[in-house]
Amino acid sequence: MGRGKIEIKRIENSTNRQVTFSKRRAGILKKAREIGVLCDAEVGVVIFSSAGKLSDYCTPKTTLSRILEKYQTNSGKILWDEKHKSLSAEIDRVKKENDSMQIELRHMKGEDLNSLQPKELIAIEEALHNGQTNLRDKMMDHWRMHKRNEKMLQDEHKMLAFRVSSILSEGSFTERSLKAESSLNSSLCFQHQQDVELSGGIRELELGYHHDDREFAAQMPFTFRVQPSHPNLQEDK
Amino acid sequence: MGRGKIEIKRIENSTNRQVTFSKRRAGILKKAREIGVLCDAEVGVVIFSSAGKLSDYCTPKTTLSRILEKYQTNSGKILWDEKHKSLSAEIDRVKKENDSMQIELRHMKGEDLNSLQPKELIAIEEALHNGQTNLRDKMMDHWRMHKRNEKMLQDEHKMLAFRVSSILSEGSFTERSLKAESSLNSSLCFQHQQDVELSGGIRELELGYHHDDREFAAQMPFTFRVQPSHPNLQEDK
DNA sequence: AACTATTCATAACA
DNA sequence: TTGTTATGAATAGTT
Repeated sequence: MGRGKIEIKRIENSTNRQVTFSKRRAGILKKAREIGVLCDAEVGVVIFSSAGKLSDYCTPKTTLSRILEKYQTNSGKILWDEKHKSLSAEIDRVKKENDSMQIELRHMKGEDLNSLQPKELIAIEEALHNGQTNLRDKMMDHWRMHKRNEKMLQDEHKMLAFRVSSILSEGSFTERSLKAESSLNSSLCFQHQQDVELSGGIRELELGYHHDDREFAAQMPFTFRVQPSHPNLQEDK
Repeated sequence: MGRGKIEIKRIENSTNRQVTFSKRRAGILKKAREIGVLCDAEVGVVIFSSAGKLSDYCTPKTTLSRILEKYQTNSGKILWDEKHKSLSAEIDRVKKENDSMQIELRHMKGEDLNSLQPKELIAIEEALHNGQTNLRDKMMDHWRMHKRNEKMLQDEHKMLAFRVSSILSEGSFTERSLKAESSLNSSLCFQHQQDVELSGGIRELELGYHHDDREFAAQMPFTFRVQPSHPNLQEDK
């Protein structure tokens, strides 16, 4: 494409080489730009002249860094130094760990079980079972603490009721405080309730506990609901 | 430079774009090769098609790594630190994902529950419960298949026993085949067993099943062991 | 840098 | 896809 055909070999005349370099470099960069636009491609070009002068081009929508990163993941060829290698290795390691955890988690949720052998299913079942056992213990702690709180509040109520009635029985009361007395007696004197353990869930709603505990009681979990007639859970007690 | 002039803008026809890409890519790579030889230059080219396919070229006397290193020192633009940053960010991201999965997994196993609120405990309990439900379904599938296999084998035995005794009763038998008959009768004629379903787990050990099934039967999982008296499991049937 | 005479790359077509 | 070809582009040698 010129006044004559040329052989593709090093141009010995230095001036000539320099001129040809400039012209052809412009040609390549233009072509790179064009293929990027026409074909929606990502292109990165780096050229050093024999004199060491740098020229480069990169598709506008990206950066050389990103192209090279993509290059690395796509080709498997490694362009970077040791530090990068170790970082990449770290990523691989963590991702692998991630994957296996994801799988385990899925299995614990009863997903993706099709490929598993009976032996593996049994192992998962045991894990779930252990999880439930531990969870139940923890819930029991909560429940006991809740019960204790309830008991304490109840005792406090009793004590208050006692002190109020003591004060009232000293004689100096008005009609208004008389009403208060009867009201207190009906709501606070429940020493006779021997089914406290069983009806706790209902009564504490009436008492108006602090937020967390009331929520807990309202959403009575499976564990306690099935507890009494659950043979498998009882046997590890 | 073809049958007609074209505007430099994205080629909308995808087939056309692909063809043009291939041709122009070849052109650029050729030009890159040529300028390298003619002008003694160092060239690196990386091209990704819109489909993500990678092409690259690098002057033979060097490597992309070296070109890029030279690029950095020469241009002042930094490719690697940016790379470091993105790698580090990736590691952080994956590790964070990892941590949360780890926590979830621990919770599913009933560990590290101390900091949780009742509401959260209940959520975990439900997850465990769902996991068990799904797992149980899957185990049921296995179990049913196992049962079916057993049934088939049993039927086959019956049929064989019948055919053998038919042959024997035709009269022409030696002392050796007589022995065979009695042996077959004692081990194969169990039509009277009405508790097949219940004693299956034991009997198939005697029959010497193929490996997987026997293993499954020997390690009878919790699920089936507790099934009959497990109120919570029965209620979603 | 410009300017051609050529060769080359490639858009459209098969 | 692959090949062919008419045409516009790139560029070697020249000014």
